[in-house]
Amino acid sequence: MVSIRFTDGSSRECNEGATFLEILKGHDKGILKKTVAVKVNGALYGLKEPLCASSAPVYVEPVPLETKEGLELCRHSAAHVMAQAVKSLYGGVKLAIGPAIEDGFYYDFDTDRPFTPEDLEKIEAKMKEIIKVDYPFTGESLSKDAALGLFKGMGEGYKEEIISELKGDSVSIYKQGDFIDLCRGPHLPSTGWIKAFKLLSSAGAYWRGSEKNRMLQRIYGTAFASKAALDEHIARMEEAKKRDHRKLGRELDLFTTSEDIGAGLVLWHPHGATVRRIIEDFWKAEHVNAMYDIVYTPHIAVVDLWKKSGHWDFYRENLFSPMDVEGQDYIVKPMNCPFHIQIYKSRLRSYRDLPVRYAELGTVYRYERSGVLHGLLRVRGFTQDDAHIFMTPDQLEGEIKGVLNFTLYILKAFGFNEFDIYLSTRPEKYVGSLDNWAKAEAALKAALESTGLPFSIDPGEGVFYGPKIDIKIKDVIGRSWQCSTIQVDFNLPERFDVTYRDEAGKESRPIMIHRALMGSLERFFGCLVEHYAGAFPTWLAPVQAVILTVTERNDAYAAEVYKTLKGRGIRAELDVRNEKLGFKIREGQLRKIPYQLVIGDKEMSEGKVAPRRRGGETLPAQTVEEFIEAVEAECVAGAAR
RNA sequence: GCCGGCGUAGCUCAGGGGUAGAGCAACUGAUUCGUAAUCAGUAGGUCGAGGGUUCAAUUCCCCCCGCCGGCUCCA
Repeated sequence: MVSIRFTDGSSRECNEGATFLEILKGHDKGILKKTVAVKVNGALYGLKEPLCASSAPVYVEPVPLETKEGLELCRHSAAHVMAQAVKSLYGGVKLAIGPAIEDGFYYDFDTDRPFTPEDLEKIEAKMKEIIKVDYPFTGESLSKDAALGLFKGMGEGYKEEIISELKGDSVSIYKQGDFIDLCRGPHLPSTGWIKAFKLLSSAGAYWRGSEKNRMLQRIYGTAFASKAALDEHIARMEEAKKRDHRKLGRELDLFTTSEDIGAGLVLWHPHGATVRRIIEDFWKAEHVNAMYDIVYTPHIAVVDLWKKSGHWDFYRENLFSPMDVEGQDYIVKPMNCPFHIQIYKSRLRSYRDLPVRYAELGTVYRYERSGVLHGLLRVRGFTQDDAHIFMTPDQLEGEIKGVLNFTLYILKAFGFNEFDIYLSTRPEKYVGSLDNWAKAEAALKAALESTGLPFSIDPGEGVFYGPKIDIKIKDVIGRSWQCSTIQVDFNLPERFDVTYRDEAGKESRPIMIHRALMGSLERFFGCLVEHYAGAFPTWLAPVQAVILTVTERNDAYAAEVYKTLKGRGIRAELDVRNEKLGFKIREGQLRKIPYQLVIGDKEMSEGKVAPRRRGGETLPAQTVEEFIEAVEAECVAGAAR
């Protein structure tokens, strides 16, 4: 007998060998119905697995379907069902891997013929049949040799490869119907437990993600606890689609790319450029405030500079080819750092000068392979909000703290209040002394701790030249965007022999940090567009107010109002087109302009305007002055958040 | 770069071996109107670029360019 304690406080005695399904009997039916697995002393087990002998009490926690672990298990089972369907429909298909992933699952198949959308429908239909038959998932343990023999006999070469790389002597396999797969498990009790799933897309994917390997065909799908939850997820995907910055970029006339210009190169249209200008002005003012010196540097430089920096060796495949200038090779810059270093080195520096903070909105060009380009998020020419800080070693922690707080302040100003923060530590290949690494990591950690924000540590994920902090921002609908990065660099100061004179008059090596808060203006802007779904807050909106006339009689007065607004720095437009008011309202609404100022005979006679907010709310008629003051107040509040 | 899909009017898209259509936008006219689409008319296309097959290609084939979804969240 094994003594079992449940998380609800109850306990009972069970025979060893009893399945968890049996053990849970007697539990509340409501709970039981939702339970898809159990956690036994913290480890996940399927409901049909037997209880092992134990002298100590065993803690059993039911895992409901709608939890993260429950869904993961369900999705993994769905991946198996999909594989079963594919194998029964298409001969000669070999299985690779089929894990549950965030928001769904996939399975990679080796097949000569890629899957079409029609195939997906067929597979989905087959899966429904399999689910209806309700095949039980049964797991068993095999010796490695036996498993190798089994999968070899089935012609499943990828499974053989996986088995031979697994540690331990035995592996587990799972079956449902005539389908057998190598699998760690656990699974749902049977296929019928899959309540709501959908296949989403197919795509090529290299075996183990390496281009050197054969390309497989991957099918993505997802599964949820209920049809309602699945529908909700699909609605979320549609919402994300609506917010797509590439779609909104065109609709709101913010930016375009053109094949006549070249892939990955962005044209900022007047409205997008206005938003960018406001971001840049804000950025500059805040940097001056935060004691940075703003600098400008060229777009091209002699290639030797990049040989010296190491970029030419480490980064070659991302650099554009050199151009010949009077017999000397130049390249467009992929980074700003060597230029800032040159400015630093233009004269002798004293410890009294430090820290030196150079900031630049520096436009850089990097060659990205055509397949990875993506809207504004992955481009070939972009502007970094870059800065390099040179400091003495004992200034490091204070500077990092300063940068970190500054970063959060700037990000919050743009409406981002949730962050995922990561500290990446020393990788296997690194430059610099262990001592310096330890100090720098400690300084980054201390700075992070001082913010009181949670962060996680990515061991070994630092860049070869130093540890770093990455900040991902979360947008309104919960998606993460990598923007900010703060990196310590032990490499470049050495390579460029950057020095300062310390208190003793001796030549010393400063520490350098690179940092970008928004990352690149292109990416950050794309992120902003999606965050706000194109409806920028008033302080950022390219057009803040559009003046709408009711009839021609109002034109002259409207023009006066327009002039007043422009004179006061409000970004206004005048719409005196011969259209009905409803038409103009609709258009202004679709353009997501924060305010529409209606002017008819009534407003004209009273010397007022009738504002209407973007959401549809009509404000009481007011004087132009009142409106201007309200907008000004709103903008100050917006930028200073 | 690789796999798959796509590229037709400014935009969204239909069509298909016999030199092309819709809606919206644009333009012209009428209308002077109060909070999400007034009516009528006109114009607009080397069907992404180049090559091939054919009596004939936008349609079929090849190649190039661009765009979209992917390319380890490891049994």
